[in-house]
Amino acid sequence: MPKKIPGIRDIAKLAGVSIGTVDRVLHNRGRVSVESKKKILAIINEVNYKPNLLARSLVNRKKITIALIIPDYKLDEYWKQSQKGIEAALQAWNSYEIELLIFRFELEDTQSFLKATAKAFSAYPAGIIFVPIFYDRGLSFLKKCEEIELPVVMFNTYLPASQPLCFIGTDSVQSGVLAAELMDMITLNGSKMVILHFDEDLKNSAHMLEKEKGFRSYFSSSKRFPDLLTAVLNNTRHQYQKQLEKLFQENKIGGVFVSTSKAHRIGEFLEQQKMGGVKVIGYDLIPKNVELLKNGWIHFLINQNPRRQTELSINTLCNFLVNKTIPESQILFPLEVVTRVNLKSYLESDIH
Amino acid sequence: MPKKIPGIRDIAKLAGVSIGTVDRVLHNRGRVSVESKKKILAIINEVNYKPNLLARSLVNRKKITIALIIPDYKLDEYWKQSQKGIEAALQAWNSYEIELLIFRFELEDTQSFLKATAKAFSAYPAGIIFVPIFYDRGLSFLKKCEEIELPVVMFNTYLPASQPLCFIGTDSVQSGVLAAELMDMITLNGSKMVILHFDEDLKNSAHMLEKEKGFRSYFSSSKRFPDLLTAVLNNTRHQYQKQLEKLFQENKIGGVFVSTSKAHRIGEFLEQQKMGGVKVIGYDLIPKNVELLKNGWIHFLINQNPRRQTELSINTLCNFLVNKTIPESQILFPLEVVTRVNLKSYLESDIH
DNA sequence: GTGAAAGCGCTAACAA
DNA sequence: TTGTTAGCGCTTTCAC
Repeated sequence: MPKKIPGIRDIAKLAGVSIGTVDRVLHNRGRVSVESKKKILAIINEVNYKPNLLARSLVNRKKITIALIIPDYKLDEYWKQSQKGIEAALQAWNSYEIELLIFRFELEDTQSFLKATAKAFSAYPAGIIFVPIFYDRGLSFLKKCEEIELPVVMFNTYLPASQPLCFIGTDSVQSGVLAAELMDMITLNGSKMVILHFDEDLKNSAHMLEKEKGFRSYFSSSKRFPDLLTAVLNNTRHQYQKQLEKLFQENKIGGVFVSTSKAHRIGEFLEQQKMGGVKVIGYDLIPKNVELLKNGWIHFLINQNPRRQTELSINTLCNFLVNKTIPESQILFPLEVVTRVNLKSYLESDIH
Repeated sequence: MPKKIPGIRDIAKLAGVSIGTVDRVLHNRGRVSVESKKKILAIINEVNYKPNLLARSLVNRKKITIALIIPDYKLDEYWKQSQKGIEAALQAWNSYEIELLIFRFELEDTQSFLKATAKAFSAYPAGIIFVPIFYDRGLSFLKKCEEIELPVVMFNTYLPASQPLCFIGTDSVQSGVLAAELMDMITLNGSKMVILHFDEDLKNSAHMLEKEKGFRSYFSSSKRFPDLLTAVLNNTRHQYQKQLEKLFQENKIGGVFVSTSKAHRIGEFLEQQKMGGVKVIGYDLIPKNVELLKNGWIHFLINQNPRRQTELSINTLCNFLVNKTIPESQILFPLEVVTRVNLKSYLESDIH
């Protein structure tokens, strides 16, 4: 059955009106008699008309400017990965006139975040994508966007009690549960475990506390009740090294869960001290972690996939602005478990 | 700098020729003087001209028919999942006139495969996507396609020594290595392990032997040398149950690796026999496996993601036919590790 | 060897 | 309230 796909002029003909009228009801910009409208809608429904998005985009060729507000990647391997996601997304939309403005801020500098948002604002973008590292500032920025009805895609970090167009990221609590489950599987009964945060990050976001919460909650509902310590490490190498030495001297620790992408600091420490037998679970495929995973000083990495998160954030906003596709309010990524063996398949894959 | 994206008429103007001539060199369909061609190419290069794919697709509105040859999903949960991938891909291409013909064959019936390929052929598709479950038949079918220069995307099962447009799937050997690594992590030293194949599947494909190979290779290069048994189970419930009873009576087995999506058969058996403590690793998120993973009778599932494989296969072929995008010759999926805890994130995610 | 012109499906401005 | 028309960037036909 080579049934021709109905176009706007087909329904115009069927309804006995002109394409202009059909177009008016499609975009309900009024000035159509009630009966015409009814008839046209009926026919649209009947023949299951779907507008041709190609043609639509071709004629709507106004430039769309969007702003992306993310941490500076220069010194941060995690955010460096998002760069590839940006490129992939731009590639996908390169037949559309999308102008992507990127505003970067320093991960530990609230002022620079404020500056970035201000700059983004003054560029009058049609939509904004941002990473709300700083709780308060993020929330008030979101509010400001809402006021002028600017669509916002938020990613990576969840901001409770906010209502952006869409949140894209992982479930931090659940990722902590996962870490605990894995730890449970690979450590011996009776091992002490420690949850490690790094100071610099801790003050910035609720992320890490949620991960800890998840980690603890796993064991509170399991048959096993290991000793669970929490330690907050200082950011400077000299200091956290000392802290670690003390920690490991005073406790017989079988497993370490690092709440950020800095598991490599622990892996390095263990390697230096030649302390085999301690299981390490952390986050993200940044080069140093990858190296230690390969060498067996880190055992599992949970991949938060900043590349795909960034890519999907841009795609989602573009789809909304260009095709009026309304996204799910939350898009959660699967919690990816990376080991020494499947590491390569993750590093080489462009799919995930 | 609001630099206008150059279009075909811009380069025509710059080169002092008409757009017709520019188009002729773009698609080098000759009848252009050497100097015109040189000049135009130079300008294209200089201004970095990229054709607008929207406009191109809009004018090239001929219907494209593609054939998809896959196992029947009615009785097979694994293949049932591919259905969603088909829908997602069709959705993505719904502004293009893509006609997707689906030919299904029975998983254990070579004849039905032959019938499906014959039917697909006689529909004169512009491209073919197929799953080469049957080694010989698959290979000769591929050859036939090559002869008439029909582009072929092959997925799920790898066919050595073949050269399709693209293969999409996972690395079976490596997935076996991964299973072994996980097994190594969660079983005690001294445990015997068994690699289980199911008869019905074994004769069809090289898959399972590759998985076994990978599994064994892990231990042959590790510090641990556990007893590794291999067993081929019969397909009927009554028979494999007996085989399992015997197997577990005669051996103290600590871990079971099932080379297909039928780990649930082992999980059920263990549950019935109340044999806790045996670790089970298998493939795929089919409902029965999911249930047993939740209940702790299966410990890891490696997700081969038939939904995404199907979706990506269709997208890849369409992109080739519509936009002439030449894909990588192999697109390998990451090896996804699914546990009780991250299961939900996989089941609910539309991303992977 | 080249250019002019029609038209892909749709939007929007304008005329009636 | 409705119809007509130009044109988005490109391909293709046809006449020169």
